[in-house]
Amino acid sequence: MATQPVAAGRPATIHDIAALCGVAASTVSRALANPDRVNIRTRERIQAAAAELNYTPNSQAKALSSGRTGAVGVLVPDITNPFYFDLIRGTQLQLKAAGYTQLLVDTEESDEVEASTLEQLRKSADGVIVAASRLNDEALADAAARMPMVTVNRDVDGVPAVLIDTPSAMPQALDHLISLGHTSVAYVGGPAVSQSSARRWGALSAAAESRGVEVRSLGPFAPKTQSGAAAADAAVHSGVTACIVFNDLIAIGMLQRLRERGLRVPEDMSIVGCDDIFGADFCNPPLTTMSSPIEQAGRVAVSMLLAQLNPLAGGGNRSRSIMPTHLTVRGSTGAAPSV
Amino acid sequence: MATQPVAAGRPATIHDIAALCGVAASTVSRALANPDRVNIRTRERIQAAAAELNYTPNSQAKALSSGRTGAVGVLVPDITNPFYFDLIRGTQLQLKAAGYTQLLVDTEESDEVEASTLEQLRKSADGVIVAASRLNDEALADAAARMPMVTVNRDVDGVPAVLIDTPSAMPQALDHLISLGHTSVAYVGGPAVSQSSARRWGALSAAAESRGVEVRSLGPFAPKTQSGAAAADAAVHSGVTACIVFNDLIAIGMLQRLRERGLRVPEDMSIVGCDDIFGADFCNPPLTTMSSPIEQAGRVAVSMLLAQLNPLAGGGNRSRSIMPTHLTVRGSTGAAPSV
DNA sequence: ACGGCCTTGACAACCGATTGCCATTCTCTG
DNA sequence: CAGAGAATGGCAATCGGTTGTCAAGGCCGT
Repeated sequence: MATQPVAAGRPATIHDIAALCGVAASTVSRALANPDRVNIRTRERIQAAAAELNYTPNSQAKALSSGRTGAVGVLVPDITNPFYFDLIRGTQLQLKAAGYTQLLVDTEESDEVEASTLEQLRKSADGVIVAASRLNDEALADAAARMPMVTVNRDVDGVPAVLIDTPSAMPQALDHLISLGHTSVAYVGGPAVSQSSARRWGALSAAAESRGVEVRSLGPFAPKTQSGAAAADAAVHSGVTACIVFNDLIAIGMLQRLRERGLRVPEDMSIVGCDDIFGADFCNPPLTTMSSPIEQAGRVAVSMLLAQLNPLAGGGNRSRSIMPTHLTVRGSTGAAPSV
Repeated sequence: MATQPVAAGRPATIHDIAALCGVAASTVSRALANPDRVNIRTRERIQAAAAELNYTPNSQAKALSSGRTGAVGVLVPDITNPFYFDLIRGTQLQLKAAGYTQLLVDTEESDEVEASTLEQLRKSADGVIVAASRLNDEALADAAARMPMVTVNRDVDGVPAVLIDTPSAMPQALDHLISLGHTSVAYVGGPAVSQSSARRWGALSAAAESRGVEVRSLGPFAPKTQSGAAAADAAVHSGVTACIVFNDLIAIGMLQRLRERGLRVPEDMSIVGCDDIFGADFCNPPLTTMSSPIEQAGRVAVSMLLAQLNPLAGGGNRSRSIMPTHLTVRGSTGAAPSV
């Protein structure tokens, strides 16, 4: 067979290379994937031909025959929540570095969308990273049994997880408020199905008890700035002088609402957020909040998932990874009103 | 052949269904994809079996044999830039509604990453949506010739595009500043390779000329809040009393820097941003900026792409779509210093 | 110089669908 | 009732790779 002209239209396949080199397609496959199995001279000829034909493997075909897709699903409840930006960027960078493709899906805060997405991904992805799952424990454990999974901010038995350790910073935040003279504090809760919110509230109420401070729980509120208005009104009505808020989105919304109502922050009310999202540093006043390395959390989640996928490649696979959190004090907290 | 037990482990295939119904696999394929070609009784038996086995087609296999992948790539220069959040959400929603999967890629503001991603996507996606491309016209037109493409905020001959019409709001912004008494204005430019920035500057300088106002150009600056510091310093040094800034990210960074330097906004300097991103309404002071329906732009881009993919399904496929823009006045603009 | 082991590379089955082509059956018409 | 034509469904090739199996050949030691 003579040298095939480079078909201008369609990308080259291993068959083109095989024809060009006068070997079988399978030899080409091996030469490229498993170089030791092929004579060095043949291999070099093949590699040269591949380069010449500008060959790139067809990922669909590869996926079909090998069972591995080279894709990882990343599920977040709401793409427009800035908290997930950094997470997504972390997963994206790490996945790309490992040669994987990221399939990003917004589950719209819905457990049904999440479940159906997981079912679909089961065939089209090698694994998934699920952030802030809205699924119940059973459904989540079930899904994790069917395909490699790492959760973020969700702790279920048997499912590897990356946890942003905001709860452990709760006592710190409370002490900060106490030192400013606050004795009446509210926790502004997130979605009822959010395990993060429950964990944060648990840590806060425990800390409050050991310090003899009254902390009440408000909510639930949707994690959006718009919810901040209702949250602010509830906080004012409850008579507290400081709030620790489920996340910065709600906290920023509260800031706006309090300003509208003519209340000053922090003179009349102190606000502490969680997550230190984009915007927390330039809102008015800048938000005191709990910071943690979110992008790194994304990278760690990917590493844990890849460790599951390639059990060989070193690294004992931890089943949980905790990201440290600390309080970042800015302008939204101050001395309690002297009344 | 007896009824096969539902293999608990592995998802069902058309062969399982075929065996269960006693027909050939191809008949199953037809019954599901092209119902008219199959007798209604057979079809119903097959559909029932499919439902019972909880069958979902393997997208890899489907892609391989049909050539269509059911995926669309979405390329953005920087995932963490809030401007793209809404765009991404728009594309995601519309793609999902049409049964497509979104492949989101962050090209890291790099033309090389963009080019290689495009080449890779050529095999694994049916089309791409490229936002704020960093590629030169030739390379982009070339890529568009190889696969269906829609650009956002990038106008190249022969490539369908969605344009956010910020330039047309430039005169409005300038008039707003003029009415406040400003006579010396700077345009704070974005990346040199950004066509958006060039178009905005062009519109602004034209408007300035027709109004007899002096407008100078500063920059280029990277589209990040951190660049705002340098931009602010340059603006102060140039002696202008108002800035129209390439985007809100830089504008917000400028706000922070000006505050650090003890300059008041808008008393000492007025700032106008572009895009009305998340945060523009709650920064300090709230940012006067050019707003437009970004999420809708994403949806429109998807519609235009799908029109290319399925030429049949009605709708003359426009090659350009312009999204309206208007000035949103907030607190960052005010009367020129009386000096 | 011969037997056995290891290396090398070809063949072919397979992954799960799609689709062109053909054979059979059914229906309608003349 | 025969024949034309449509409806129906099966066979097998195909997409682009991966991978198990095996034959041929080279090298070694004895």
